[in-house]
Amino acid sequence: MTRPRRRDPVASREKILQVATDMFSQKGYAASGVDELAARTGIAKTAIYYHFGNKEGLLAAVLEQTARERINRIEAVTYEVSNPLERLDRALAGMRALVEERPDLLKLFQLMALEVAENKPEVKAILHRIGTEARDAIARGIRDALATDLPDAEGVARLVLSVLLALVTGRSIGMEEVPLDTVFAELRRLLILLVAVRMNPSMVKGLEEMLR
Amino acid sequence: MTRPRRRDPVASREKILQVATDMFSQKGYAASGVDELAARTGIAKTAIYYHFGNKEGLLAAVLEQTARERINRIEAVTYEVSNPLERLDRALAGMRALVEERPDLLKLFQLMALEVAENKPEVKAILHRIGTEARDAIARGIRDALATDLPDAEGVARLVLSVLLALVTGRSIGMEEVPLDTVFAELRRLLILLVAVRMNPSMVKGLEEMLR
DNA sequence: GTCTATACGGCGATAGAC
DNA sequence: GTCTATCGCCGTATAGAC
Repeated sequence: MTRPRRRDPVASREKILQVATDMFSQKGYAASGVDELAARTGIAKTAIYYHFGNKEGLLAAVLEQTARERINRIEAVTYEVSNPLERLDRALAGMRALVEERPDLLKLFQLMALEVAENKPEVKAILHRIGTEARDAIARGIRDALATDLPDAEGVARLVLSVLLALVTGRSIGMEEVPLDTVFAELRRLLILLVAVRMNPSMVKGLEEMLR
Repeated sequence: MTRPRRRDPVASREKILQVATDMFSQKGYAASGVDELAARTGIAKTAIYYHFGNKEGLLAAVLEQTARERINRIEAVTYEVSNPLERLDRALAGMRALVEERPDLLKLFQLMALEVAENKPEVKAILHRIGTEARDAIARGIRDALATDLPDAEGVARLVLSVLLALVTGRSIGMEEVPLDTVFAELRRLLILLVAVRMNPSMVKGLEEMLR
């Protein structure tokens, strides 16, 4: 242990960010007090203001850091195999890992988008960038997985994101009920369907006939 | 105008609920002060506490009222036609109306689910009930629209809900970009696909072959 | 049923020592 | 870079008059 004063500033910054991520994702922005953050980290409130300027700066740092970290990680695992369906399964496994290991991060982005974005333009800009990057990363993953120029891969990516986010929202009101195995099996089936339709649009017309 | 004191209690209740819905959906629960609510309604703070007990009771009332109102309304418009595809389009139109006319309500439910549910069991229970009712209403709509015993209509309904909610979240961070016409055209296509697959599951196997 | 007045704690943020 | 001390504001909630 070091002496109580004069700590390692890098370690302090990291500790603050980690606990702040916890608090923001669990209670939201407004209900998370800097006082409590200071108490839980053991770091004086003024040190927090020294590092991040104000509470909004702290939130910005939390969002930037966690997003960059996670997007990089998921991209990394997708590109280790070459068979199309296998790559698809890799990408899905990466998303599943995110849902299982860090659902708090998915909740955090969503919660901040709804609670804070509308009233703090700077936070909105950050979330917009993160959202766009996430969608494009998924779209790129889909295109590369299939090694074709799939039209509107972004549309498919948007849908995948929607499912992931709704999964977290559902969980927070106790509606998870469906096992993750099932959810991701359905998501996989859905992806295949959407890709197939985009490669052969006339398919849908035929299906409408079936319903008459 | 009536005299300043002794107002109509029913009108007061409604006014409070309406403005509270506004505030909760715009800033979230914690950042919405009873002080500001009193100022904006012109009703004394103590009158608010008289009607709803405390802030949590106010939130509960807001959620209950708006949910019941809206679910009833959407159900009503779906059952006026008999042709399957036409009914499907009716249901989709109802959802679109909700997104266009009252996106604040979709935002409200989602925001309260993420910000409050985890920490207030009573609110969580209300949201769980609302979520279940909404999903079942959509599932019932799908079953009735097709007049068949579609297996796992609930799964389809969950997906539809996911898309609607993500639409609102996307909008709050400035990612709406895609016109609603397009979104609902895709949602319609998606519904048809999912229904077709559930009526003839072997379809997917064939599609996987296409990707190899 | 609605008002005025008030209790009391926690909030974000800053000054100045070391 | 981190501390102690403090400021001023606004939060929820209650007591008692009318």
